[in-house]
Amino acid sequence: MTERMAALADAAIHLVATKGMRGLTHRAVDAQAGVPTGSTSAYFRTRKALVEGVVQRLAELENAEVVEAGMTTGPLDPDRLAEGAAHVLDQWMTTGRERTLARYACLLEATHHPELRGILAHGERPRAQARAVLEALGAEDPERQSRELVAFTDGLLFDRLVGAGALGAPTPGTPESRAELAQAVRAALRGVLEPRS
Amino acid sequence: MTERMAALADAAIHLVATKGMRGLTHRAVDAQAGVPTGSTSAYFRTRKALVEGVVQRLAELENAEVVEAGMTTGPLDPDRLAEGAAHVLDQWMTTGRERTLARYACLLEATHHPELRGILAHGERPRAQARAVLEALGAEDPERQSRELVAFTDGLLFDRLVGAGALGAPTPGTPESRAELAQAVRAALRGVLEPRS
DNA sequence: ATCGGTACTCTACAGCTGTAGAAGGAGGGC
DNA sequence: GCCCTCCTTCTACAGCTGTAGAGTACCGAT
Repeated sequence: MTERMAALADAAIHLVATKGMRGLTHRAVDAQAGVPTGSTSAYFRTRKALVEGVVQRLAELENAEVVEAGMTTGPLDPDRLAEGAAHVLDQWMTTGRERTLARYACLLEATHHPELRGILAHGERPRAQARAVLEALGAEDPERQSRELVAFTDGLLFDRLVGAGALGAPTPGTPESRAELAQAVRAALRGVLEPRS
Repeated sequence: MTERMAALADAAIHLVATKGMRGLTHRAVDAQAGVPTGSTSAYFRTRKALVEGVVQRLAELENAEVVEAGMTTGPLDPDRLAEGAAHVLDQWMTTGRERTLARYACLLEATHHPELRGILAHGERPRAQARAVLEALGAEDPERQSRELVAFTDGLLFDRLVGAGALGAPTPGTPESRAELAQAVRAALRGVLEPRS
């Protein structure tokens, strides 16, 4: 993806996050990116191409992102892992809020546009990471347990993104928020780790 | 909400679920509902009104829904509760798939349209139900734990809706799917119930 | 300097969308 | 009978959207 296209795609992501899929139009992207009218239409000839551009750019950004989540150094401590995961989640709902919102919008879109699914590879990387951790911790069915864990934390993320401040949840970004998040992640981790009944 | 409006709103929900928010236009609703062009525009004069109609209808439908989740009869057994919850979730992703998808779309929409938030009251009822259950089970902080539990199960739901069949998950509606779902819900329940470290 | 190509910009246009108001028609009260 | 009201349908219209193609400026090769 050329630099120009990436810039346009970034503008598009911002639009999707702030105005929804409905706000994603060629001309709106032009305006957002501060380029002459018609540019987006030239680089992404159809709307489908534009949406795919957004999805692809999201994937690119996700791959560029460094996520260590505290699993690299020292012994495997569930509490430290939860702490690390909470940190990542917190980032995704503050600094990376727009990207995260755009991602959810695209996921919903992929529901009725199967061709997006391949590009997006929903949760592929977090899941792999979670699986590695669970394996290391001696989980009996890492495949399934990692899927559960990612689903849980994704739910946490979504809940706080769309219901932000709705019911006494601390505002994201604050240490209290992170602490509560870490506690929730610990709960999720404990839940999936425990021996099955 | 009059019967006519409800019919239009139902058609609108179907459109949102199958085509996304972008497919929600006055004329498309007319066509979907099989009424003369212009009807939707007469009942929901602006697009904002139309979206609010959808959200309101979703709330109406949710309130009309009977959810017992196995918490009414017999002693409180976490396993039976998980079973009941899994059953409800399974329904939401099969019979009620469109409503669930529309709900997620509206939640995302509410992110940049605060006035929708009040009508939608995201997860209010499930959370109240979860809180009651957790209280009965002697949880130490039902308020927070219920929020976690609902977030977890919502994550489960979302994951299976958007990634359906992606990674070896059984197709929704089958007994295997329900069983796996129940297992995941049990994990969530255990996670939030356990005494905090 | 000329040429060919590539990257970018401009413009046209058909179709769709949101919105408002006029037209029609059924039913109920006098 | 007539009229008034409400519900429903029809139509107009300005602005936006997707898409295509023509135009233009830059740049390296010859």
